[in-house]
Amino acid sequence: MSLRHAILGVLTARPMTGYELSQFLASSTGWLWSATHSQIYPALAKLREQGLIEGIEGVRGESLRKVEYRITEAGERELVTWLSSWHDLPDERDPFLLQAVFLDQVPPAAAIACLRKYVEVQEADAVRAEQHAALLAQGETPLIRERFTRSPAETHEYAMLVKSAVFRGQASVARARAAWAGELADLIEARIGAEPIPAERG
Amino acid sequence: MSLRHAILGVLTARPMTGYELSQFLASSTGWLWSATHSQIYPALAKLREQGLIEGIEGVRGESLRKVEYRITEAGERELVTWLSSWHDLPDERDPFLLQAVFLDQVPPAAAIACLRKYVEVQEADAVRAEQHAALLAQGETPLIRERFTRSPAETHEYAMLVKSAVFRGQASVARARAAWAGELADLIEARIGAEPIPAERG
DNA sequence: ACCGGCATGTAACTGGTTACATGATTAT
DNA sequence: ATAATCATGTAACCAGTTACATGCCGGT
Repeated sequence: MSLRHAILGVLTARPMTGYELSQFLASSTGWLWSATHSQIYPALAKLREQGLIEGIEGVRGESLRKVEYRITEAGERELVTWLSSWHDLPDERDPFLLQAVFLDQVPPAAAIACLRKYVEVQEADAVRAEQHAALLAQGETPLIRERFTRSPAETHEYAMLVKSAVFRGQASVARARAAWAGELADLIEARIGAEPIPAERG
Repeated sequence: MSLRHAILGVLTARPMTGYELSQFLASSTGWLWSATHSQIYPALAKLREQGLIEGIEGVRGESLRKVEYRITEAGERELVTWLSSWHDLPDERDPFLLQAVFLDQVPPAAAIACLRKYVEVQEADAVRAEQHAALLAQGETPLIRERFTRSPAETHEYAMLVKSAVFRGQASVARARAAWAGELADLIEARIGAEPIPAERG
């Protein structure tokens, strides 16, 4: 279960409420693991039961409460163990690849439109990841700054190096995706010019 | 729900029993969408209810039955509609990227071991995908051969072109993954040579 | 007699999505 | 007043995994 380790990892930067975690893991942030609050609150409860995090009760205004969660020493041990060991990758399921492998069965114009859209999306994702990588390489994302206020200075450069490399990697994967889809779109386009293709499979 | 469209797509090649489909979609085949028989049988029942496939009852031996499923015209229309339109991509969740972004918090030797293993796995996957692409480019996988016995000859070259491009794409994505992870491992290795890194975060 | 492959299903569980539900605080 | 944001939860549902369950057929 990766969500629990994602939470533990984020909480090593600073303590957060469930709400803050859900903001951070909301699929906007250029983050690596998205989750909604409806997943996060039960996950926090479980991590707390297991003693991997502890909750500091606080108040908002007069009566309403909030809880700030902090990773415990047991939690840090669990995280380091998980991070240090190899975990077999789940089977990849990319719905676009599935769609693409049957694109010979639809009108070429529709196939090209899908492929071009995919290129656009992947290129936008690459840009986003590269920008995030650049910020991390400067130590200038909000979270890494907070992390640095709590960690020794001699670890900072290494952290920036590793974290920015991951987002550069994400970007180059997105560029690889854009590249093959673009090439296939070009190929199909070239064929439309050359000769008509039967629109439906036989 | 992509599984249903994966099934429809495979059934355009030839009619199959649930068992044959589950063999084909078992995570071995170098295929794009893996599924187990426990998912496939209920999915087939639903597709049948909706009239997108029809079941031809057959017999095995004396008493035991088997059902061969064939895509219907309604099923083909549904498939072409799905294939022709853009579908927003689900948020990607790559557990290795999540692990990698916190690798600065573990001993460098463990980080390098994980990264090298990842490189190995991704490179093996790239080889598998490239081999499959090569077979498809020759029209020599078992399924595409059967497909060609049922489809007009003038569609064959185009089908090989599209389908092999998809697996080449899968391969180049795997290579991109191997590349960034390998570079990061090299970087960390270089740093170990240069200066000691604190093993634990502060 | 026994084993591997063919063939079909169900059940329990986990992880993730969407919708439902509530209410305080803060800024306009 | 009222809307946006902070804050916390539950419930229903969908997709996927693992385990349970059955039984025939063909080969050794």
